[in-house]
Amino acid sequence: MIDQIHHGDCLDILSQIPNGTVNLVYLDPPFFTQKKQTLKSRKLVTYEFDDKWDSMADYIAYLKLRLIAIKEVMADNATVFVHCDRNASHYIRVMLDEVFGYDRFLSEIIWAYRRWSNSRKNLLPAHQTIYMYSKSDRYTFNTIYTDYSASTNVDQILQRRERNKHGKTVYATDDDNNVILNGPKKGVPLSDTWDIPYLNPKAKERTGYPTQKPLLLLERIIQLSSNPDNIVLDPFCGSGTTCVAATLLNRRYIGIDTSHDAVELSRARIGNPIRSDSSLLKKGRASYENLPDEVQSILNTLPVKPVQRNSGIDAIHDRFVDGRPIVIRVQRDGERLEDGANHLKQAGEKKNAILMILIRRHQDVQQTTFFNLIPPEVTVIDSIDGIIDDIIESHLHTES
Amino acid sequence: MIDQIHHGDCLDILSQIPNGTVNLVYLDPPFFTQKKQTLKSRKLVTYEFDDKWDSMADYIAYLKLRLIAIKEVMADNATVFVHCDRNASHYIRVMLDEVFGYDRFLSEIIWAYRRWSNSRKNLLPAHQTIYMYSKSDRYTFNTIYTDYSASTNVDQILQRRERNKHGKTVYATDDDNNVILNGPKKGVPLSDTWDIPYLNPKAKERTGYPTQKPLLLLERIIQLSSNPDNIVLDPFCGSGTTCVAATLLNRRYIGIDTSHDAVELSRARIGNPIRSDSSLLKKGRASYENLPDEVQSILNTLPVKPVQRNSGIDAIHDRFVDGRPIVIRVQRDGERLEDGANHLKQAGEKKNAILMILIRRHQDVQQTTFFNLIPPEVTVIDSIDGIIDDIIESHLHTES
DNA sequence: TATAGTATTGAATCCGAGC
DNA sequence: CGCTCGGATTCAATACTAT
Repeated sequence: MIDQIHHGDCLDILSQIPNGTVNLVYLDPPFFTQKKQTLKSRKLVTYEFDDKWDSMADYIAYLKLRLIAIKEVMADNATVFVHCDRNASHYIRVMLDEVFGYDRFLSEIIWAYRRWSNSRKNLLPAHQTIYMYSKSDRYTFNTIYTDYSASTNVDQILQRRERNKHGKTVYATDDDNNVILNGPKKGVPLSDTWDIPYLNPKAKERTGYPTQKPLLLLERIIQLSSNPDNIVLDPFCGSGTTCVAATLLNRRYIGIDTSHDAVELSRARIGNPIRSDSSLLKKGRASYENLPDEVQSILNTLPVKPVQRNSGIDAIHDRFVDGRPIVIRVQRDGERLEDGANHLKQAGEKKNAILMILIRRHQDVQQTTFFNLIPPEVTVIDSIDGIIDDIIESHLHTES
Repeated sequence: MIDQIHHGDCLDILSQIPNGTVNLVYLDPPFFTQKKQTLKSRKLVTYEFDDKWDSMADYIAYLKLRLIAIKEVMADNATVFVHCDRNASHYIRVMLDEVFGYDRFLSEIIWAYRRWSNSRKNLLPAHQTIYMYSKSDRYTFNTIYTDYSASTNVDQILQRRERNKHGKTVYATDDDNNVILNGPKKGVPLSDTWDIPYLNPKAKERTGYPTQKPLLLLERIIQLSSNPDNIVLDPFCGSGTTCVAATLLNRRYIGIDTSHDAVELSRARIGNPIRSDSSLLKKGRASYENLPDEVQSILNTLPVKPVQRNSGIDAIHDRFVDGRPIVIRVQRDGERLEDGANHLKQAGEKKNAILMILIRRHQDVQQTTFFNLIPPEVTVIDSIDGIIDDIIESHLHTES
């Protein structure tokens, strides 16, 4: 059974797993989109709550049957993570209360991400929910410490890595098989709100399977609630992310899926696990935020769109002239005015800007700026801070 | 009824509100902490599921009765926001489905915040949930736009895109292969996951209202789902944050609370026109909270100390001349320059200011300002925003 | 009025150019 | 050759349009 992907309904496969042997269960059940559609269309016709309940009840009954079976195979120290979205999360959790008990609820994990879309009639859905329940109060829990802000430095979240005798990269453990955490500072204990980027459409990690989850999400779950050589079960394994993560973290896995294609895909992935070389994950979100505080605070006073990924332009003004943009740059600490102006000019011309505005924050230390060094395309204006300083200075001079 | 805080059970007060007149409801019902604790201790001894259900059912029945009454007073375009935490959110949402209908669900808003706590054998709870339901599908919704992600590149904001013959999305070009610009964009629609700082725990202790919510949270909700002069109802208004936010945003309010102290506190907070009840606010950065956002953001760029409780002066500059202060005021929306200048002059003279600086944010609508109306003691300088607008205008004129 | 097809869009990647 | 910078691309969730 172990370290295999099984094809079939998990209800059948689960009965072949010895009771009390699984240490961690993660499940990402199907959402029954068609059913919900019919539910919706039926609702639009009848608008009767009981009708909806009937349909939702079917879905919940299907899940409940499988969760009861899952509970059987769970060890005494085991934890279960149920992944759902806003459509049915509340009914799922009521059912989980029934199966595991209200007091066995541990956490409502929010997986928050940013996503593309153009929703206009509603708030953009940008999170999914993972319910965490235990079988008993003797569950495994490894506290993970994070840096102050979420997803800034994933290396600190992850454990230390080393090479084993076969040359494979594995997570380091001490003699007692306890994980070794990375770094001397423990940091802040992980909260129940996880800012993990959505698997990007361009990511190599993508397999083409629709509901594929990021490896980091599963790695975090597995680290949190299992130890090396523990058995991790995913009864709806889909593209196999859970099993890949378990392998990478030296856990053993049992994967199950009803789709033959999913089983094939999972098997292939475990043989050749590809981890996306995501610079966002590697360097953290903060590394993309290039604008210094003093620049950002000036931009905050203006009707502009800040630009982080351009070294010459800090922002684009909300007003356009003849369809052409007005680009803005704020002088940096220690930056000579002419250097800032040339940066801005180069970048602004590429974007076909109609106006390029440089906000001067300070006088050059050596007073080397001559205005003939400033390109004529660039308009220089003073920051309020600078103007006030000038007023104070001129006041001092008139007084003396 | 309107613009008042009422004392009593909302079930009674609601019956006095005419049906279909309320445009927005926010409620932050009590969590029955004692009940839950007895529930929990009882559970620890008996661990009986039915016991818990009975108790939870009482709580839900209490809420359901009130939500049915709330639905009655809601206008056709109204929206309701129900604030809850992980303890009962699922049961509350099931009940909301029953009262408003599964299809009237709009969003599950996650309010995420960071806070300190000692790590137990658990993830640190750091979010609360707000369910958003409408009465009909003709609900009011004003999209709020936010900044683009730091990882977004400029070209996407600037360039027009289209689909080529293969259905791929590509950047549009004209016949000469030059890129076509897109014109101004609005930004990213607000998502359902809100990262808003929690109130200072010390402030909680002082007020004795542990559930006090940040103003920003309520302001966002009110902006999102109501228009000026609409009626905002909070049936469990506590310290009155909802009513304060409604007042600040020119909405009308109805507040209800069973606690006499809460009603008194709410009335006091609303009676104070600006957010200056220092006993309710943390010190330091929060002192900016008395000031409108547009004033606050400008002061943030300057080396100044913000001033509270002074209608003429917004801040005092860090530099002093001959031991005398330099006082600063930022022109308000819709405020005539001469009015602002006179305010500043009066207040500044009392403080023996050596310089009084008024930052002009906009031209007077009727161009009635003559500079001889500005007191000579006051120095007027333009905000960067205004200077840029002038540059754009003069550019337009030289072109034509 | 229900359904199918089309347009729009932002996040974060991949990848090429330049140093 | 390895790095950084920035331009191009993918794709799912929406709204919108046509049938």
